Amino acid sequence: MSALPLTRERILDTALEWVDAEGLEALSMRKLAQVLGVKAMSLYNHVANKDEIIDALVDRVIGEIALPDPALEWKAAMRQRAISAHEVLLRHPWATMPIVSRMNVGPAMLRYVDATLGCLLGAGFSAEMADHAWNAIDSHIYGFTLLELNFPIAATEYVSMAKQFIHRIPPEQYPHMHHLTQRIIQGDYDGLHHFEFGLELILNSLEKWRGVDLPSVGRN
Amino acid sequence: MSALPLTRERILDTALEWVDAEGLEALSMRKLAQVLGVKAMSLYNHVANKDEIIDALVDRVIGEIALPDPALEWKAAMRQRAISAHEVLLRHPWATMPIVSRMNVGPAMLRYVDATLGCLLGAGFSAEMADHAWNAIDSHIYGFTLLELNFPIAATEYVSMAKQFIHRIPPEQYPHMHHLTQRIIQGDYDGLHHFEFGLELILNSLEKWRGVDLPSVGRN
DNA sequence: AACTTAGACGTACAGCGTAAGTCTAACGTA
DNA sequence: TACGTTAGACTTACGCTGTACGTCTAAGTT
Repeated sequence: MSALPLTRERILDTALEWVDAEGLEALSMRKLAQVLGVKAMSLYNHVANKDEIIDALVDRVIGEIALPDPALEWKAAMRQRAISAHEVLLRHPWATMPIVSRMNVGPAMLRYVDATLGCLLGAGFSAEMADHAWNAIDSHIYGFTLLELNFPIAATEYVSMAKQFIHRIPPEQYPHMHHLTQRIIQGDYDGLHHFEFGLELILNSLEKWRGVDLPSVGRN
Repeated sequence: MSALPLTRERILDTALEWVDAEGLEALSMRKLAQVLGVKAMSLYNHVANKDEIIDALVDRVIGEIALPDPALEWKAAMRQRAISAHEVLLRHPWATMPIVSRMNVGPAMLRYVDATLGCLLGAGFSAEMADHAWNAIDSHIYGFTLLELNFPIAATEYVSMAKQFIHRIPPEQYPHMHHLTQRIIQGDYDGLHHFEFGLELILNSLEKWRGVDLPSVGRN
């Protein structure tokens, strides 16, 4: 297929293209080797194993996320960072699952977390509060994105999909879901969720925790 | 192994025990059959395929979540529901991933979503706002739980784990992460996140959306 | 007594990650 | 130029996966 020398870089480039196009579960050492014009075991001269490939791909994706801009007010900076993360995760739909289900300690990930903590500390949050705030925002980023990606419906097909599913939702058994589905069919509601809605709920509530440090922060 | 007749019920019971103990990736048709004292292909007389087993297991887990109590004020009801969901997901650590990465339309799931929407509608949220509120809360439930489960450290081992990892976090490169890790090592901070912290951020901010209906809810 | 059927079983296939060993071509040094 | 080393692609093999397909047995029905 190609006379180029096989390198770790070339393997990762090709793997990223492949998973962006075909999904993570479609990535196998044999197929990846085939795309590179090589046999499976040759890959092991350049990478330790498949897990190392996935770890490296995840860190590349994390590296695409815009770090919070220190010039911005904290809320604007966190909003921008969260929106960037959401966009990146939609661009690489396979990536969110390995991010939340594996230990990721690549350089891009460490840089990303450190910059986020730094932004919150600079805004007057205590170290513990910054940690909690960061965790709350990231829970939203990953949770929202996973629910969004799982919804296997493009916006334009939503109405026809609702028509197809409504007979599985008898109104006497599931009155509220039935009603919501009806509104979608009738065009009164597009049924789309908005990442920034939940994000603003969190950012607005965080405001009052600046400069505060509670002993028992979970049970306020 | 057993003279009991093989039934769908018995297969699902055994599968649930198995994945609770060994994890979802350890579930294979051959192993499951072996535990049941039977050969793999016999399972196919009672279930269509492995995916159907997983779908059924997920719906059982969803069925364990307490529905919002109509007698409670909306915020208390949603808090109780979310906490129950979080507890159930920790009890079945394998379950969150298939919940967020597959289409789940089992009866328990439909009942669960309908009851949640009903609670929010009864509290004065519009249909669209109820949908958005439910989505924001569930994003937190699944996102937080996945991050929590991914953190491969029991609370008691946190300090020793921090000591082990701190040399990978040079202070000149990652000053804030280094500082946070130091605080954990010195016992000034336990490093544990709290589900209810983010939950209260969301619930408190939702309050002001009761009875309101915005045309463009994502960009306020 | 003959027929039907439920359900367990055996075999087989195409795929997976990767351990282990082999072969070839390029390179450094004498 | 000749020899020794080595990087790196190769082949083979093992145990695992889900499941399509066909068979065989025992119980139930007519």
